[in-house]
Amino acid sequence: MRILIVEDTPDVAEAASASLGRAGFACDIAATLADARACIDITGYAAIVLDLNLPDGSGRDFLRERRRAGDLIPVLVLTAQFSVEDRVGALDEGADDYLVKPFDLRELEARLRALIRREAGRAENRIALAGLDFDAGAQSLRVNGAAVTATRRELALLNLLIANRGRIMPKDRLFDGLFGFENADVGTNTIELYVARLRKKLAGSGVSIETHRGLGYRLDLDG
Amino acid sequence: MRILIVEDTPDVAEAASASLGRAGFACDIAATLADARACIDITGYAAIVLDLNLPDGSGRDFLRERRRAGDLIPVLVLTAQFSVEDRVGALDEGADDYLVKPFDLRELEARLRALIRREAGRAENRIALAGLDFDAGAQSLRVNGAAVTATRRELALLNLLIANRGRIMPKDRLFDGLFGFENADVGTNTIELYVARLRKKLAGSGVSIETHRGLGYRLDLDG
DNA sequence: GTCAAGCTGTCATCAAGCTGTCATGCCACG
DNA sequence: CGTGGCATGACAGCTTGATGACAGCTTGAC
Repeated sequence: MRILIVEDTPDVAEAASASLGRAGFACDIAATLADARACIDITGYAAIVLDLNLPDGSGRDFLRERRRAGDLIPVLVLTAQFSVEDRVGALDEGADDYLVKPFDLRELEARLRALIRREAGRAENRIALAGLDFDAGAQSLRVNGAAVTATRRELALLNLLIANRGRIMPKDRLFDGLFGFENADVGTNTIELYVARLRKKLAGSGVSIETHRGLGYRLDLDG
Repeated sequence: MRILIVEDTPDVAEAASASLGRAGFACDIAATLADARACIDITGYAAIVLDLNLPDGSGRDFLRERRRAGDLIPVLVLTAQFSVEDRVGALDEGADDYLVKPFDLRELEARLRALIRREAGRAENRIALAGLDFDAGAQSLRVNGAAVTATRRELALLNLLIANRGRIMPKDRLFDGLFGFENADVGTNTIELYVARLRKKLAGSGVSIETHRGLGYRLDLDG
């Protein structure tokens, strides 16, 4: 799950990025609308966290622009405390949710998760597939009833694969989801490595990660 | 367990804060509705103690506002002795309990605990897990039948972990529950410290605090 | 008011285990 | 049967957590 944070205050952006990172999201930070556009052109995001006051324009314009272009990516807007006008306006222009600054990082995380969930058409954070039971909120994983420990990266990968289960995920998509730009120099072999590690932990669960040579990986039920 | 006290009389607010603090709650004080809103936006609370007469408006309006916004956080209202109208009105508007001023600090503590308990869906203050027997009301802890003394912070941490047992609790979440704003500059290493201290006291009880590197801590039965 | 006891949080140091690289071997597909 | 993509074990670096020691402060007793 890759998130774009459009926010020009470094402290806020980095705090959010760190918090969301810990929650298994890969975050990119854009300090201007121009940066944001560049990021969006380069890669896809599961959601955007958008501050309204930016050095090169209003986030509301950006939002309107994206919606006019037919982009339905979930957008969570950050507004100042007393600008009711901005809040309402942003919602009118297609924002999916807003958060008043200063905000609680956990709430940001929870709301983002809710947005992404809604977007994916799912009702729950918890998913059971055959012998696999994964709860994104508690970051807990069970295989055939037994708790299995997994690391942050493994959970992030599993999250991605589950969210797109049945579909073949290109390796670079997985890579984008696991690492933001700041880790862009990581070798692509890493994905293969984590797939291997995940497979070991999912062994016997009834779901497996299939390799599709030259195309990517797909998580699905066995058989 | 973090509590927000909305009260404009410093003496009362500080007495309550000190008393609840001794009971293991982390308290923040807001003297106005504006402050209260700001606090709520910044962090999450297990409950709110709300005075009705505030310099910038009525606590009842605030309460109505929160409920309209879909906020279900438990609210305990403080009312003057003879304003039956306020009392009933506040309950109608979604208050969960009220206390008539002047009130006994111990009663405040007990009622808050009851509210939080109800919210968590538990019927009892006392929880037994394997060889561990924890009573949040009496702040008493027994391990394999033997009384074990624990400090305020240790009990607060244990309380949080037990309330979320089986789930991985991120360190910053634990931090938020243990410290209010006035202690915001405490090093995060403190959580590790108290986890270590708690572990010593829980040794051999059948429950343990697992470390999940990069994710957080989880309290669960051994095995 | 004084004093002792013990709780608190900081620091420094050490240990653990996650992470990503590399090398090597395997397999599918042409 | 060759080649490129993938699998996987081993490893070193480094982030993260564990823990003992200590100083400051709170608390409660007298």
